[in-house]
Amino acid sequence: MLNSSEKVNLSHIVSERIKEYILEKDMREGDKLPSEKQLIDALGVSRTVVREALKSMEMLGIVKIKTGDGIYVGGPSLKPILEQVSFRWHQDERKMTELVKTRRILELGAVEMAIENYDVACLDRMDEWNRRMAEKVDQGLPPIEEDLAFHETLFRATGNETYLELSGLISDFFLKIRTQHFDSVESSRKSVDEHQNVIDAIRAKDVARAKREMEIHLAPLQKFI
Amino acid sequence: MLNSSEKVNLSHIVSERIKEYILEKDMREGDKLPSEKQLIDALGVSRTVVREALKSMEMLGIVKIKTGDGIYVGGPSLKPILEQVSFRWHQDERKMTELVKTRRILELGAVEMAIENYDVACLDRMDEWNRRMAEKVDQGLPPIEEDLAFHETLFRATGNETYLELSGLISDFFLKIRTQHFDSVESSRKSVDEHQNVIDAIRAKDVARAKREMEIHLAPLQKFI
DNA sequence: GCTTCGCCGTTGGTCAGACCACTATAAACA
DNA sequence: TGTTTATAGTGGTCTGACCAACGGCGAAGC
Repeated sequence: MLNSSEKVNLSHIVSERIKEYILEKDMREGDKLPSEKQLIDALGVSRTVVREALKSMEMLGIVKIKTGDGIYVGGPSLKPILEQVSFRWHQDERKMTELVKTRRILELGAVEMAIENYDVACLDRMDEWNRRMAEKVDQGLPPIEEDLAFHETLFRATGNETYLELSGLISDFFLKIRTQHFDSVESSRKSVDEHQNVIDAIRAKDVARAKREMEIHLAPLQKFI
Repeated sequence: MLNSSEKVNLSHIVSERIKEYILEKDMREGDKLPSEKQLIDALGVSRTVVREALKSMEMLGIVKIKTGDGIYVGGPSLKPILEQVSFRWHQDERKMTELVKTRRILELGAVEMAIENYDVACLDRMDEWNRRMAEKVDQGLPPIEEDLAFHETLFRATGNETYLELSGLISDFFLKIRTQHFDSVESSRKSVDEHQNVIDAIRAKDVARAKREMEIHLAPLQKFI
């Protein structure tokens, strides 16, 4: 890896070394890494290099730096990374269309996985969020958080954290957009019913029907774009 | 953004500023950013901070630093990031399972989108990659790059860049695993046939059949875990 | 006139040392 | 025993210096 014929920075080499270290020691989330000083001595490089390597790794979520305390191994979460990258997505109109289509695939996949996993607690929570959503609608308020929470809980019901993170990123993106145009009361009420249909179908473990209901629910979004 | 009541690093603030700058100026890949010196003067922080921010962004692929030249806006590719993060995924048995299941959803979604989009050029390229894959297999070599290229081209055939990136994030990871255990010649040959079946089904615009063929193709992976 | 070569300014890469801010820990205290 | 305080260690930021790579420009050569 650190062979010649490679004109890379020291920072890159150092971050590779630290990653190797994590693997060799089989460290997990929360484990404490050597301090900056120790890394400097062990690797024989300047503090600048070690710090730049660590800062990069921190932004990737690989490590977590705590001031005055030390450096810890971070979780395997995708979120910090995707957040860093998605900041440019709204540049493109086209990107929006793509996001809608991508979301469709993810939501349909989610109902399938949710049925396979069948987490009763999550299904109950989906009921709860839908109930609260109905309340908000009755009060004439836009049920944005509730709607989002419903879908997030669905992704959580898959029991697949990777999938949850991946989907969460896409869904979060829609929240920002929806804050501007609140849907009408009628369409919100319709959404509540559609949510209920999805839940019912999942409870019945009917994959085809659940997908159909979700498809119906998402159809207006497709047209909107 | 840089209000008080937020105990974040200067580096974070600076990298946010630079991202804002990219958005405000509507900069695209390859555009040149201000030099370190200019950023230092404009933001009123030390070189250390600016450099740490830039280094982090470089590792995320947001910018590309060229020694002796300057700083450029990077592409929207998720690849560089994936490499930085996925190095620990295989530690987790569960993460592996999640990845396999997630990939299944994404691949099935891809064939559906590919049929909807129907990009002949991409389909031809899938044929081409599959042909090269067959050649490699005949030579007794592991057709890793070709296999990966085939699937990537499938994702590209969706005409959906977002989906391509999202999927690339997941499926690239499987390459590294496969580099270790090369599949047997028989299983590779089987893969080639399965790929062909997928292509045929897409060309026939038969969504159900294409999904079925893809499901068959991915089945061994599910069991492997 | 055109090309080639080499100088030099700019830019990023690395280093060393200093000082500040924060945290955990342990010693001193009530 | 429980609280407060002192302290040592850690990361955060700054400065100034030197090195290495690149680009541009002018001089030399064709």
